Amino acid sequence: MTQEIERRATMRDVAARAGVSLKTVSRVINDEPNVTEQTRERVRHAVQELRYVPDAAAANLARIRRDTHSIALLISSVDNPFSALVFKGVESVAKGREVAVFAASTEGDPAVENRLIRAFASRQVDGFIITPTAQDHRYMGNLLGSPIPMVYVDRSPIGIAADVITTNNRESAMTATAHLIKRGHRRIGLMADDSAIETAADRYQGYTDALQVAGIPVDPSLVVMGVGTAEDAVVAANRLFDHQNPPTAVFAGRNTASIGLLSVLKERGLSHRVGVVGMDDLDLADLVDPPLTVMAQDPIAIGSLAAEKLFARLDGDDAPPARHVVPARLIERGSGEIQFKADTVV
Amino acid sequence: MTQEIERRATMRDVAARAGVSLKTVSRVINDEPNVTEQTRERVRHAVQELRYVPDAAAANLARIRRDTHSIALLISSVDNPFSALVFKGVESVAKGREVAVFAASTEGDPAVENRLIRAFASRQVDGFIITPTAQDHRYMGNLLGSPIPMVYVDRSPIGIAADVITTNNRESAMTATAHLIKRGHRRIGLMADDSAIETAADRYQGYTDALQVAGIPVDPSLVVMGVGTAEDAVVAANRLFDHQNPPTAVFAGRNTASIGLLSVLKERGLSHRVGVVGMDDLDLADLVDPPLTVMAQDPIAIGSLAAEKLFARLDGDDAPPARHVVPARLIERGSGEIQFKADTVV
DNA sequence: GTGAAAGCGCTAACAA
DNA sequence: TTGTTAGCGCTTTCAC
Repeated sequence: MTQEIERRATMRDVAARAGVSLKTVSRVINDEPNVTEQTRERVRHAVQELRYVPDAAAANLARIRRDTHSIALLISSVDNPFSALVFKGVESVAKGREVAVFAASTEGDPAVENRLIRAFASRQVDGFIITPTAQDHRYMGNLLGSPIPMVYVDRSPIGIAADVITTNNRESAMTATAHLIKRGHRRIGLMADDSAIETAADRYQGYTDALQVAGIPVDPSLVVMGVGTAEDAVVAANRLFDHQNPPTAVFAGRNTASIGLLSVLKERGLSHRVGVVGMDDLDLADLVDPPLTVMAQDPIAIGSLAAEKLFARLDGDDAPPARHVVPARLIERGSGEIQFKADTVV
Repeated sequence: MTQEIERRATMRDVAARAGVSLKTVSRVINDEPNVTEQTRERVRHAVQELRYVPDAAAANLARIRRDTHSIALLISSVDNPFSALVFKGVESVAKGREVAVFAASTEGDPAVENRLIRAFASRQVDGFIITPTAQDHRYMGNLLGSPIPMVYVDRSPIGIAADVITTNNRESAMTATAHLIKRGHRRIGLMADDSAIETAADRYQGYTDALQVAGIPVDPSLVVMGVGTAEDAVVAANRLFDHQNPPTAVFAGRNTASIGLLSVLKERGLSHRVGVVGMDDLDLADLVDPPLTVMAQDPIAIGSLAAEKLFARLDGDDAPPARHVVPARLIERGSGEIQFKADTVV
């Protein structure tokens, strides 16, 4: 008496059930020609009965041209709206090609990034879209012996040439800062991420560019770098406004920076007196008081461009690595149009 | 003259390079005993040189106990903050077990849900965490011949018994509505998702429960269902306030509903006159004017509980399917505490 | 402590 | 039109 062990049906089971050979089932599953409609139907029936689901891994192992129809997406954190929209952009392009997107968060930690890349490589993804952490990426070049296509997003990898999709960070920061200068502000604060992160460094550059053009010296005491979370931003903003000669306007160089900054301004009753431009749009930006002026990146476009570039590479595109810039645009809503008044000093 | 074709190194290559057998390499890779430290070192060296990365799929195919250390997460949309935080909760638990989480969006479409489930099953994920779309899920019971562990999140599947992690939707809606009633409101609007979706139906129930307790008849003209996106919510809110006898307060039964509602109220200058409680917290909720009172779910807890339950199942837990409720809590910020005044009528 | 042989579920090349 | 054989990269069993 054979104990029937409960297990998923295999192609062999289907073949037995349908009374045909393994290969015939394979042909039906893969929509290959040279099977009569009649046997095809018999096979399909057996598939139904046994609830057979093909094993993609085994199929891929046997296939000569290996591609798993899956790509990996490494973002900094799933709960960052910017990353979420990049994901959405990638997903929309991938769906059209029936490619699965496997996303995971690095939390900005190079060690996590490393672990994830190996894990995904081991699962034979066809390519990577990566928001790189602040580390040297030279090791990526021949991480796997044979090169695997990678497109970088948001930031450039350090030390290697690769396709990159980013925003015009420096120009955006310059535009934002100049926008505040135009309203008469001369003491303009900056809150941005760690300067080891390219985007933050670029935004710092753009900020100083704008000041320089206007002939305003950079006051280091008005600049707070290393602002990652909204909590960091609260600390940073409090520091700026505890200053004996505080800023009359601030450029918040991250979505989280905007959030922290706005809450501090509100707490201090400064919301309508301090000019604010934030980097990155936010869901409720036009509903806060005053509505938040932002330099809005286009994360969906960034994600979909990255996916398109990656698929092009997978299709054989061997042009030299290129940098694609998706410009941000200024959305004036109010907070950035607050005029400087001499009595703004707190 | 053999043309060296560029390909990823295999375990065989490593074995040859190290001058040992296949099996010895396997032992080293998998940290199995019975290898001298010396040969172990030789193997590790070869791994380095060849940049060998094991093929997880092949390993898994050969292994007797099949588990891929990966789970699938189906959410409605990656760019919904609620879903993003569920993802975060799942990821945090999975990371501790070194399990990869593969997330994808169903966009609320049953056909997409089907396709994704088959795709992931074909990739041999160990289990599923699913935000079910509004369809009959009986087919899931034996979708794969052998059952694969599934935990449902946010909503119950239709027609099958399974583990579910949800919020106390009905009670939450009741609490929210009662909160508004306490402020004197008797004409209270409701905006919620399609009533085919369990959460929306439950919230509708809770809303009517609260009215009934207060002896207020339900006015169908104050209820708009089918509000999915923020755009839907704008239309819905306009409809409510074009009403000849409009509501003096509204319960927005979704994060997107809150967003659309707030923008309409602002546009109409009603922000400080109409009481609002929203379901789901939002990043800037305390910075809008007035700050938004919400029934805040705990999506991170929902996600991590779902992951824990799934892993328990994978570890052999065979208790009957259970429903776990993560209560939402009321956060009073202002918009929900606006008192009814007789002259509120628009 | 180490290795040879078989086989996981499937596709590829070729034979019938 | 259909089937047979070999083998993908790995683990398992069992022999040495």
